[in-house]
Amino acid sequence: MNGFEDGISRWRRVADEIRSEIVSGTFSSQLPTEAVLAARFGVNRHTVRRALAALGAEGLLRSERGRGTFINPLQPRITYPIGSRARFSENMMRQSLEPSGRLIGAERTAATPAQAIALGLAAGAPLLRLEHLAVAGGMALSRSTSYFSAMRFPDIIGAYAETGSITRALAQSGVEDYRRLETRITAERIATPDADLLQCPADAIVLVSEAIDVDAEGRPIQWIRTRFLADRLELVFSNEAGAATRVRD
Amino acid sequence: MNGFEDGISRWRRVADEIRSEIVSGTFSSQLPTEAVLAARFGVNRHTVRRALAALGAEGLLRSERGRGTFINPLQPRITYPIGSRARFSENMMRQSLEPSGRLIGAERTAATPAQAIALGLAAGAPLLRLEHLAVAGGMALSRSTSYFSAMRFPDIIGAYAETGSITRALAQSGVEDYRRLETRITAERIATPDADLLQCPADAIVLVSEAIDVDAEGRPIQWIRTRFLADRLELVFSNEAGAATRVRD
DNA sequence: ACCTATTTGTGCGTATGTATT
DNA sequence: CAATACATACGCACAAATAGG
Repeated sequence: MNGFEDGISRWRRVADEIRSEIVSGTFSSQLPTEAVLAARFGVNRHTVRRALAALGAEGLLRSERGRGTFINPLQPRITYPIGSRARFSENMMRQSLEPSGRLIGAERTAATPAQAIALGLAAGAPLLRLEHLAVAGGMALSRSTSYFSAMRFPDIIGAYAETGSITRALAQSGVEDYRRLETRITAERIATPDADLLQCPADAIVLVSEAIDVDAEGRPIQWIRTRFLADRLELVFSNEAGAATRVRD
Repeated sequence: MNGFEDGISRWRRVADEIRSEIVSGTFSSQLPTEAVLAARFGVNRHTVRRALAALGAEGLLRSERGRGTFINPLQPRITYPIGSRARFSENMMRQSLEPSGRLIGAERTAATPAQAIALGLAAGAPLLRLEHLAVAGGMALSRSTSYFSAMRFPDIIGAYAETGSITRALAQSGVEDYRRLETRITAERIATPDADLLQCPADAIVLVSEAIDVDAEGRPIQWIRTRFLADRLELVFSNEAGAATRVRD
């Protein structure tokens, strides 16, 4: 019996709650007994067992008969700096992760009024839309959709497909340097097609970043919307070089 | 019957999908008919109706017998700047929203090793933990947990309860100015107690911001973990004053 | 005024999944 | 493991409102 009527089963909510407590470090290395957890969440022990089974399948923990349930060592989130000069490849290599970008698709479109304003173009101007996937350390991290002026960057699709990097593709188009003007961040549930590409659960959560890059003269180059898998990385905005303190209870 | 084994009901997934298409502007002002949606998602019309009912309860749309289902005008997300000098009250007032902070609870604790490093204190140093709620324009926006040194800020709890503002509470403790050193952003499903306080659905998504504030001399003042309701605001990091372009198709 | 096609709203029966005892 | 109660999902049918001819 669910009772709450929000379409999420009880064992799934218990599993989500336990996972959140695990990643926030509430438990040591061993979980409380199933009976204790059942009492704490106000559910039957069967329901707790179902939740623990789901978390076990995720690789988060393992149960040992007669001993208890133990938390597996969890890999920390990748740190992804957002700032005026953030570069995907550099960021990943600094964390010893092999970066690569893969072109999913591309299309020629016309600028909507909002896109035209963002990119400093006339409404209806020809754009190139790139759908791409970012992978680091063998793990898919994000799905991006970016728009370029088709007039200024006619060869950007091929250049990206070849190099697997926006920075290098822009360099081939004569843009030696660029910086991020603005980043807007929100979060939502992942879209189904993205879940397939990112090889993640259908109910995963993504950090959505909408940003505008400009060249050295301040002219807009690309408008990009990236969906980062929230459980694989965290975005870091730092106001001082070298500041990288980490709190974990 | 669900078929999948992720503990999330079919109508809930359909509702999430439709909501995501609504906010991304896929539909005009009217949704496709229930029969069309049912075919598109491969579910029964009853299941679509259940999803639409949930979205209707959220205020996202309304159905009219014999005419169809129409999208309600959706209120835009509040803009929340993150930068070295961001202030909650100032940000909200700039958007004509009446800001206020409410103290939920407070407790005296001892610094964990990680907290001690972040706040520049000795491990086990006495801390004050404040649990607070931020409201703007009559709507709950975020839940925060912040830690202060109990030695340096013995009266911070009362000062916050009285003023409803961290900035003013710090001013009463002799901190005239402070800035944000670092902000780490990720996202997750809301925790159950927070959902009650923020008056939002149990399956809402929160942007989690972990940040450190320092005084004019660079000494750490507070470590704060804020959970923002992702569907009510977006975090904006801007590298140029006055840059506030917005793209929406 | 009438008919018809479309679309939402409602009812019932059945099968399966969920949660408790 | 079994029995029970409830929620979920489906399929079919029909009622009620709307819009157009």
